[in-house]
Amino acid sequence: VAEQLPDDGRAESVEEGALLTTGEMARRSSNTLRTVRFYEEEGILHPVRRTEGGHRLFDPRELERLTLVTDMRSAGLSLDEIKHVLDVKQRSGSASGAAREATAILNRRIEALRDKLAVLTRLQEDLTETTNVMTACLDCTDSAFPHRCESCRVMVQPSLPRSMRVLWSAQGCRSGGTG
Amino acid sequence: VAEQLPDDGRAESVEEGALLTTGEMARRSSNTLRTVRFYEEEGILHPVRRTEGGHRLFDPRELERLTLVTDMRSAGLSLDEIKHVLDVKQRSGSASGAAREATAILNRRIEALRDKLAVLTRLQEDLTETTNVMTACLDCTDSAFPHRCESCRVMVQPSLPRSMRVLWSAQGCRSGGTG
DNA sequence: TTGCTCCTCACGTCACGTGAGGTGGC
DNA sequence: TTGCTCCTCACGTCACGTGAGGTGGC
Repeated sequence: VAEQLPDDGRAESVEEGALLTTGEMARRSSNTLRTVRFYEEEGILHPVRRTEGGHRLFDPRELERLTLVTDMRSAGLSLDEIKHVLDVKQRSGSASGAAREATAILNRRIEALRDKLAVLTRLQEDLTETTNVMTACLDCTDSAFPHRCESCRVMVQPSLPRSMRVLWSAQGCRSGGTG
Repeated sequence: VAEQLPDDGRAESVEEGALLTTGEMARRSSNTLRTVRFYEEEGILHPVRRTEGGHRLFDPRELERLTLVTDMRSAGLSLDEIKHVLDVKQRSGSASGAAREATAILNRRIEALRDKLAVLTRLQEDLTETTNVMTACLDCTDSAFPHRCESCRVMVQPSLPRSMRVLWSAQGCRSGGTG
């Protein structure tokens, strides 16, 4: 098990109390302490300062940055790609240039996201359809199981979902023997 | 660059020609040769046989298995989780038991997929909204750029998308100096 | 003072990537 | 025979995970 995070609970004072610890950053973004530290090492996050004891303190706006990074990671972007996106404004000399480049990058990312969403939606539908079809197997006592399911009326249907074909075919129960 | 894959093109004969090479498996599933080999080492894919020269030959049904694995990986499942799913039928003693366990596992996966789809959809919308808002910056020549964008009327709007706030704030252009 | 939180190394892991160097097969 | 495809090591990489051992701070 990883280092534990406590649960939340206490108001903050106005000036310094508004700063977030590594643990608060981690908890509020559903990341681990290690990930927050790693992102700092990588130059993605920047604490405003450290306490005397070396504890990082972050501006609340870094939390918003962290949640964006987290979602982009979940969408499959590498940290280098994310750094590139986060650095557009810095790199560009003019507002219009920065806006143009940012828009171009984001549009490519939106396209990739659209494709990924399509794949995952199809997978979700495929798995759901398999659970539906599989209800017909819940009371099965046929001795065809597990080796001859493929000739069963349930499996002979046209347009069986892919995950049903893969999970329930004879390949779904390899002999594993040595011969 | 990785090992190159040629493009497709030639019909197969009936018996042996119906078998797929590693390259065909890779190309038709948008994976690399290395990934197909790796999945075989991991026991996820099984060639029907090897040629005398050691070339793997796969049953076309292994391609369907591979595409399912590929989509599940894209959905964020680990190879161990995928092996677990693929092995349900094998593990279970009865058809009803296998169907029950498979349904339970798939339902958990469908739930996780639903959550992931929600996150990615929100991200897509957020990025899209940022490209919309950013059109207002395409002709900007204001000297507020890049350090005081936050007081610009474009940035002062309520309900600015998160990615706009993160990319266009003053944090979006760190000094990076040594002092 | 006790506990819980945070710290820094530093090695481990997962899922492949990336050559090097060699052979297969139409 | 030429080229393109596939092969096996084997080390590298990315994004962290996982302790070990120690300190901070209310």
